[in-house]
Amino acid sequence: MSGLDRSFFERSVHQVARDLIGCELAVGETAGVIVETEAYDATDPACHAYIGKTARNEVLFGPPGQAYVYLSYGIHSLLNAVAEPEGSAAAVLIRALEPTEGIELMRARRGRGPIEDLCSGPGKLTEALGVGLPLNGSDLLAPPFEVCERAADWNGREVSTSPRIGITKAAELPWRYSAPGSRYVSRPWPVVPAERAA
DNA sequence: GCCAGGATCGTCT
DNA sequence: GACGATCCTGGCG
Repeated sequence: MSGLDRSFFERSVHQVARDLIGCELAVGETAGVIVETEAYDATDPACHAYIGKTARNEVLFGPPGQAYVYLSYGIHSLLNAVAEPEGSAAAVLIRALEPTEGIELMRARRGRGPIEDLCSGPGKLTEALGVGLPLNGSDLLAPPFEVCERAADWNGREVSTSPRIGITKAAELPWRYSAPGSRYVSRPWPVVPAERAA
């Protein structure tokens, strides 16, 4: 498994959101495989950049591959990966991970509970990984972060799309991406009409 | 198992 | 002064 490079994040935010599924995200001693993401771009009323550049969202307008971290509901830090070329404000919200390393440390930070719940939500995984506001604007391609490319056994697996979660604006846009069958997503994806039984 | 309500604070109007 | 890209708990069945 090797690390992603800057060009990975320089593409369309939707492509990046889809391709991040199956990649491993490490922060310090902890790591997990990304199983759920959401895409936000500047044409999207739900995106923080929609209203224009402000002190809070300026990282979104910067170069790709950086972490955009902000506080939600005054309690939770949410982690995004900035995508698209500098000047184009877009980001991928990391919504859920399948824990792979540092699980004991995650438990210590998050308390007891089944492993499926350690990182099954955007606020949960930042707590488990130790990501907070001080990391806003830092580089995802440099310590303490590391993002590795999708493992070989993920290639060929489908990525499902569904409506986004927890927002009131443009919630109908199907810009949530998740790994079908994963027990680690924040919520089950909507049942789709039986297309093909694999 | 499901649902309603509360916690808590930076950012913008 | 209002509002979240959320999570947890408690009450009820």
